[in-house]
Amino acid sequence: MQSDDAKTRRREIPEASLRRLPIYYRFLQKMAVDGVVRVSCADLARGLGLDPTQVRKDIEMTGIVGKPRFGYPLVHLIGWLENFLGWNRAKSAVLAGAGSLGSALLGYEKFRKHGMEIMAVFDIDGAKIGQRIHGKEVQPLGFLPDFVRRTHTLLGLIATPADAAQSVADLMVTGGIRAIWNFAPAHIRVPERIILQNEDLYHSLASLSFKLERQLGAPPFESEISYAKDH
Amino acid sequence: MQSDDAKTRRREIPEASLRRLPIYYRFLQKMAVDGVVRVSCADLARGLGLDPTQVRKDIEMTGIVGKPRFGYPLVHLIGWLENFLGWNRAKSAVLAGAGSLGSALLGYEKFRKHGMEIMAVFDIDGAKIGQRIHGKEVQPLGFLPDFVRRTHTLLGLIATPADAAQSVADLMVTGGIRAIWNFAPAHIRVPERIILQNEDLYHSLASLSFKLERQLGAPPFESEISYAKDH
DNA sequence: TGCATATCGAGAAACTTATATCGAGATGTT
DNA sequence: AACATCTCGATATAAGTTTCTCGATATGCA
Repeated sequence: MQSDDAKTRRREIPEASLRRLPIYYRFLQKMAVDGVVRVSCADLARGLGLDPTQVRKDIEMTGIVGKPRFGYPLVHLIGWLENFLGWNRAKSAVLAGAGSLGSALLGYEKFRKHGMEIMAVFDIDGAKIGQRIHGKEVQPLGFLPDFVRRTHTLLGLIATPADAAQSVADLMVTGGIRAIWNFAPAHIRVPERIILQNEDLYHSLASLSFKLERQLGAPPFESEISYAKDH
Repeated sequence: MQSDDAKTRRREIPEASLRRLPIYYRFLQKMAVDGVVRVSCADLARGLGLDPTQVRKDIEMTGIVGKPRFGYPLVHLIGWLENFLGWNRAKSAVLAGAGSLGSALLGYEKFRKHGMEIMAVFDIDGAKIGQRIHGKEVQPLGFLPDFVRRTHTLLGLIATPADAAQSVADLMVTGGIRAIWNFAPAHIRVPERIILQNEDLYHSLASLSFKLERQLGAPPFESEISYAKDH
């Protein structure tokens, strides 16, 4: 809002670009393992089958400056992206819901490498409370707000059944959480200031299902087999 | 004319609208349980905390026609959405990867109510093959293409580790799959004709992490990351 | 050294999606 | 029966995103 230079450009990056950065990030890491030391946007585009202009735009959005005819030093670009996304700074999180999805999330070791650490798990089911899942003891859901408050936890993950999601979100907000990552198939409402990210499978399923039916209904596709944006 | 209009409009619905339809759908079902018999776009918007204009636009996109001053008959609208999304027509699916995520997906009873039925599970791990998960016996991954071919399976779910995702996708394509729902944190490439839906947690995590850090305030460091360039 | 070329960076154009506005028609009320 | 009002549907405007184009510059090579 204040100015337009590189410092604040970070704040104006399109959501779509933001979501593509991990794709580049992973590809860069793979290249690093292969011993590559420099990379151009065109290299990325070729390797990933994406549009070169889009790749350049996305990278440019992060504020890093490359050199014409050279590209970017690979390791430096990786570090830049990590820093840009905040993946090199730990953020604590709590998880609500110790069912199969919650357990799977708890087991994701890699989250820690991406700046997120799940500090505690909560559930309302008496049978689950006290159990240990991936080394974390399941605590009563009622303890959540106080835990969040005491430890200044920033992020809350919701992996409960749909009908519990709103009340769990409310608990998190009560405790002073800053962002919610909602895996429950439910539309939840939170105060404006809370960052909310929905991971609703049924949103995707709707899109997928519709497209699939449309394709099936349409004339049974031209038999040319061409790879997307790959030429 | 009406139906022709509606049919063509079906093909032009924005992705964003498509992904919001399940939100309306669920809210409508809740209303139906409460005995409501008619609903207006404004009702939906109010109940969900969304913009009324957007709701109307989305509903309109599906081609249903409402009545001024009345809205839509609730049950009829629910049925219309189900039909529009194809949730009332069963589509068979296969799952690759019987780890924690794969198991969780297998356990989602509700998928069937949304038109998707997972018919078989495949894994490459000898220890898992033969085990039963949620009533399905895990089969060797190599059997996948033939299974897909024999049963004309439309949809493939990938819940493998990242490094296996591309080869599994290739297997599915070989078998003649029409759409892939990819849960592995990997960028996979498929022929143009294949519908691909990525459910990459790290895309979301990037967005969430960035927003969280931005909200927390001061960019940790700005200009000192300008790589000292040797000549 | 000087030229050809790959690559970045920025701005413009095209396209998509979201928001605002307005007219028409159905309903409920007086 | 007439009127006020609510709600849809369509059009217009704005905002956001992607794609295209072009100039500038560093590098590699002759």
